Amino acid sequence: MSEVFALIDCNNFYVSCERVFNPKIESKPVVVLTNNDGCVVARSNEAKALGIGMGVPAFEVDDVFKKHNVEVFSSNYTLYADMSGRVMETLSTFTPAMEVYSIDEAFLNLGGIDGSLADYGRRIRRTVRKWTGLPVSIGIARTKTLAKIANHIAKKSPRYDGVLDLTDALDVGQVLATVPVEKVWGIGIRSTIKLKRAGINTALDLSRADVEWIKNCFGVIGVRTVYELRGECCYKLEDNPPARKSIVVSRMFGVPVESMEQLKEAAAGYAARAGERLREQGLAAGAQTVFVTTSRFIKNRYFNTHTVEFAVPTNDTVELIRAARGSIEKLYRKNCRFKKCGVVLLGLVPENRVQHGLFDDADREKSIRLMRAVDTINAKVSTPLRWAAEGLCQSWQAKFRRRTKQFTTLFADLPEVA
DNA sequence: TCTGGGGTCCTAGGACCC
DNA sequence: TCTGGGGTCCTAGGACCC
Repeated sequence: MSEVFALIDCNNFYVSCERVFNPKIESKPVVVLTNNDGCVVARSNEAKALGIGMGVPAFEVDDVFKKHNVEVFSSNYTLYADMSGRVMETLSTFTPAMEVYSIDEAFLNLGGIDGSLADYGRRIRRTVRKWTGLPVSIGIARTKTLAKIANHIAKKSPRYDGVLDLTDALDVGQVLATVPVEKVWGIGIRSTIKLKRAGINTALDLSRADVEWIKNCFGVIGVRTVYELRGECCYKLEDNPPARKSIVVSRMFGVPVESMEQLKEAAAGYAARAGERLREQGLAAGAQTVFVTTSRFIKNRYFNTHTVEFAVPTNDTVELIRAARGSIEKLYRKNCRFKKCGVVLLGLVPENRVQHGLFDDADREKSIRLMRAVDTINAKVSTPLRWAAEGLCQSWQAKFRRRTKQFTTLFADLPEVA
């Protein structure tokens, strides 16, 4: 029996989260901005209709915001992550086999479902709406790539009412002919240019392309995409997500940073966040890379990285911060206006399988107790403990001028009904 | 003047080994 | 003047995803 995938995708996810707690903006144009209020990262349908593009810098569309009274929000990741958890929990009641693909998307295996798959999809859609307040679209097909396409069409064409099942479509080719090749999952900007140059303009064209030629130009990933469009499954459901291979914490600065001490504070803060994530996931890092950069948009950009390998894989924040500060000393340059830095943890291994070093003189037991104490306290308080190396004033912090409250994760921010 | 953050996989090429 | 061949491992960079 062949597979059946459903792709459930929240519509305009960040915008929809804001609307759940602010019904007044229901039919207005709404956008959510990235960190530092830099770029547009989510748009309501009304905002899309105004021609506001995905990823455009906010300052470029400022007059559109003003002219059309667009509701503009800073990112509120705490809220979005919590709402995402609610959606995923709801979806998990509909199938035992589910893959959380991103903050707002999940693949479900609907292999064993009797009766109409479209009806089942509509039930999922109604339930998510009722339990979380969020609208979703659902695409159903025999491969993930086709489910993505079905989802895309379900979202765009009102006549499907948010659910499209391609498994019983009489002519999938007819559907694929309506889909521009750049909308296919796995086809990005570079591939689109090459494909169009070769006369391949639609998903249907791509599904009929010569596999040898595809292999030469786009490698095995391209070949898999072609087979998936033909209905041959190349990507299984990953319901047991493989262990993480890296952890990155990086941020743009709210204002350019020029002093070494401030750069060290920022790097220390990111190392501390990265350490928290390591311990959350029960991992330890074999190496830490720090990178710094000036603006991408100036000539003579300075970008550089420095890596420290740990003798013994660690998830001790003290050790990560010490290494990060050392890296900044190597990377710092006078008269540079740094716009961003970041910490990357690599060589991740489960913390309970760390190979200890023969000449390791660190008191591992003590550091584990300290980290556990800090994590336990921070799980309970609304103002977490911070490391002195992170600095007190942090004037370089990114700006979130229009952020909403933590409606679902802080008692103090609970919405009030008048 | 303002331009995000966090991931994955694949490939080519170099280092190194026998 | 002649100067192998094949394998593995690692890394950097490209491309893509949300």
